[in-house]
Amino acid sequence: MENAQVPQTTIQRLPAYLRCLLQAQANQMPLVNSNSLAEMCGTNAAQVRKDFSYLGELGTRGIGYDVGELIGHISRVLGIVERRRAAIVGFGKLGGALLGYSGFGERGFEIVAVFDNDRSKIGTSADGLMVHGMDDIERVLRELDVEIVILATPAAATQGAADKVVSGGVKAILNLAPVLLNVPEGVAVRQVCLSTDLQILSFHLAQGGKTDL
Amino acid sequence: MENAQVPQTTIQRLPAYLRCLLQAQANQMPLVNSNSLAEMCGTNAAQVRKDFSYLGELGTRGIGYDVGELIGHISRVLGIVERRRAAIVGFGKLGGALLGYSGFGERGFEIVAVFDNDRSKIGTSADGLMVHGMDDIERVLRELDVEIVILATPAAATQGAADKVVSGGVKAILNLAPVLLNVPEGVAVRQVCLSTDLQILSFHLAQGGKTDL
DNA sequence: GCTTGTGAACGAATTCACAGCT
DNA sequence: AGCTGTGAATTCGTTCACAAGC
Repeated sequence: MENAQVPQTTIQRLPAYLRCLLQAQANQMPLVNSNSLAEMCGTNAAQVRKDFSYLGELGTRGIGYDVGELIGHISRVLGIVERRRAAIVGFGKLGGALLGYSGFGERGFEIVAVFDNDRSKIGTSADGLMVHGMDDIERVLRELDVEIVILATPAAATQGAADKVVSGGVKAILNLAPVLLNVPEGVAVRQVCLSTDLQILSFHLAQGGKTDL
Repeated sequence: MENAQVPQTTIQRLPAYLRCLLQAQANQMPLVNSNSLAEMCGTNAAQVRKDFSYLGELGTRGIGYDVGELIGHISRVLGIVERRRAAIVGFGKLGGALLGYSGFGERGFEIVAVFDNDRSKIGTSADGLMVHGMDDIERVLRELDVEIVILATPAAATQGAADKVVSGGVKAILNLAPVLLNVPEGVAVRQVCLSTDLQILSFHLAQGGKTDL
């Protein structure tokens, strides 16, 4: 049960399990079994059981899984029992849209700062947060104890922003710009690129739907 | 070279290759080899060669790959030689931000319509497009020959919107709402959920960076 | 010489099938 | 009886290492 050996793919499914379990809880279901959970998440029962087995023995044979317990356990594994502090860098349309999005708050994250280098935006406030400039970003990130940064900057500015964010002590970056980031060992980056996803969808159209996604 | 057997993982890397190749082209590089391309994309040379081998014999031994040819070939495989017609459903902050994003146009997609069911938005125009209501969405999707839809709707409205989109003949959906979509066989869905990515990053923080992402 | 293309070896993830517990 | 947990089998993907060709 050394969780250094939880497979990557399992980790990537944990958020979906969590979402389904919260939904089950909202529906007053005290228990789920691997079958029903699999159906809710779009997987299969064997996958569910195998995934959970990497985290420990979480269920009861003959019965199933206790929804509340399982939520607690997964939240602990994901490290979101206490809210994680996040910041948005790049307060353009996209950054602004993300700041207004309530989903982060419901899923374990609190946006505690926003940064941009546009003089006309710095100092203005949005959703209760003041927009900071990029000059003192390292200091502000440290002062506010920011753990995760969402980069919503223009492509050309992104690597530079990432460098500052890293030197501000941040160890996890969600990059929304279509650029490969160069970061030191020990900093985790996840890349989200909608154009990439559209291109993958286009491939499936080109195949006439003959392949699964 | 039956491309029904191009591995999923290879397909998912093609957009990144394409991006790097376009960059190489912009830098006046007529040729690349598997090493340099791997470096640009953050993979390794063996992976690059294997991936391309699924698409045919695209390179020249002793020389490398012709950048222009390779761009053409990958674009063809991805089905983006001619622009694909896309629409955005849900014209909230996120939908609005996406409409204003120029990256889609540069990567093979044209946003040809926007939909929302908010009375106060319908009929207004944004970025040269009029916002349509949801009532006649099937008809409009067909008239404009929309191939791909981006769902940027509130969670609760998403499945309903997806159903209409599907009955409008659309076979590819990019879903930005945190809900598992139920769609008929033959419709491709890709799910993007930033909260999910943040949770995965949180896991890595919880592990103290001991795991790769 | 250099670089691709690819079978073969390896490793990772999914699925199977059943033993073990309630 | 019902459902989990897990080794074993299978499938899928990556990496290796070298032969083929420029």
